[in-house]
Amino acid sequence: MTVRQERKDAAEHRRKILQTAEKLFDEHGVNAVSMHQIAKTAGVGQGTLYRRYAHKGDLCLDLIQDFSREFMEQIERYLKKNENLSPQERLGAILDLWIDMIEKKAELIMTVQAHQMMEAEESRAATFFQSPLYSYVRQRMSELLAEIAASESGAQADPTLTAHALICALAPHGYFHMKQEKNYSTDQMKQNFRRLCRIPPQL
Amino acid sequence: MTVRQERKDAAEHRRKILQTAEKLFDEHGVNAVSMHQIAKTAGVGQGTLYRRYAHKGDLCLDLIQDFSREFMEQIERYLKKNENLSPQERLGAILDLWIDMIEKKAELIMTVQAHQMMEAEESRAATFFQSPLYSYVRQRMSELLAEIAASESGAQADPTLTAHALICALAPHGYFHMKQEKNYSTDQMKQNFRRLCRIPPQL
DNA sequence: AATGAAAACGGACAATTGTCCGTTTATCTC
DNA sequence: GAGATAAACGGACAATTGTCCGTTTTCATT
Repeated sequence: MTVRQERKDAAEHRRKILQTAEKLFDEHGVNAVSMHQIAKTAGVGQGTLYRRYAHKGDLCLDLIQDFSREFMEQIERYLKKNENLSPQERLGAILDLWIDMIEKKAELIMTVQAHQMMEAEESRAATFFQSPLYSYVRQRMSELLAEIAASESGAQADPTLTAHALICALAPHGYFHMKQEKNYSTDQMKQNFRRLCRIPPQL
Repeated sequence: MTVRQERKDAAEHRRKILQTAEKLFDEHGVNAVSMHQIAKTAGVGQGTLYRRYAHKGDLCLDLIQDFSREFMEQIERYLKKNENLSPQERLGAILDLWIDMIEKKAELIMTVQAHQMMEAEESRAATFFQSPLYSYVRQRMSELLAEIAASESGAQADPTLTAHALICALAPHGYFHMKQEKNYSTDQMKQNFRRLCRIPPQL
């Protein structure tokens, strides 16, 4: 027996929901927009919206997907093009790109993370730590960290854990807290995180 | 004109609320308990509860206070007692204590942080980054990091930012994610974070 | 084209969060 | 200790979140 195909209207609804959400978030800010409002504006029922997205965080995660794919390609291109640079230099470049990304998508990412924490264990909803974006960047960072470690002596920290820690430290909430408290520019934040990883100052 | 004193019953209510919340959280888990339920069980009105605590995160933050004070004293004692140890060693000890604390109070802290992210800018509610617990530990960590940096050469990262990054990386959600994914024991996590800070293995 | 069943729909409903305002009560003044 | 007053109360109410289920729609089968 063949598997029943996805209904044509489903894809259409999905597109409509994402498009509507993006527009409303843009106009009023993510926090000020309710799920009800999104459903109504998109012209779908409450149930339809919630069946697809367990909550706003879920929706936000999906909204980052496109951008996220682009971002990963950007990194991929950079790494391919600069294979000859030192791993330190390449890691620094990834950090810079990641920081730019965080600044651009802060609101969406914070919403994703906030909901992620609420649910704790339960839930079928996707989480940031399971997103391709997180997996990919952690993977790339840890490869570079491993490469750096190989050229040094002494007991090394688990590169995966180190990469994870970096990503956590760069989560929007903590990132902006420090940026504001110290009144750092974006560039100063980048320099600071480079130093944190013992990367020599940018050329 | 003298400032009007706080009403006696207010303190009583506050105590009752905290006590009730703690009990309910213990019995059913933080997420499963509603603010309404807390108010009702404590025998106070919804308004009374919300006037004191803007949301559950706020309440949770207050619930950590006692524990938090104790924790800070513990660190204070340790540092006083071990002034002669290397800064690396002392930093490692603080990390260990912090990790124990995170494991013990994970649910409350995650609730605090989740709400903190939801509100973003607005809000009068206290946040984790303004809590004495955070300030104190960041301060102590950054002092030790500065001491370590002084004995080394090369461009150093801002110790405050480094301490902040460590605390962020040790936030419950990220901490447990890594712990579970890698199937690390608490002790292995401690060792890993020591290595992350280039602290020689524990004696 | 008619039929049947799985998939999707949507809006009513339940639960939870958060606010508001008329009422109560402790404290101050005399 | 009587009255004034500002703080505190509490429960009704509004808004938001999240669920449920009877109905509709699409697709495969015939």
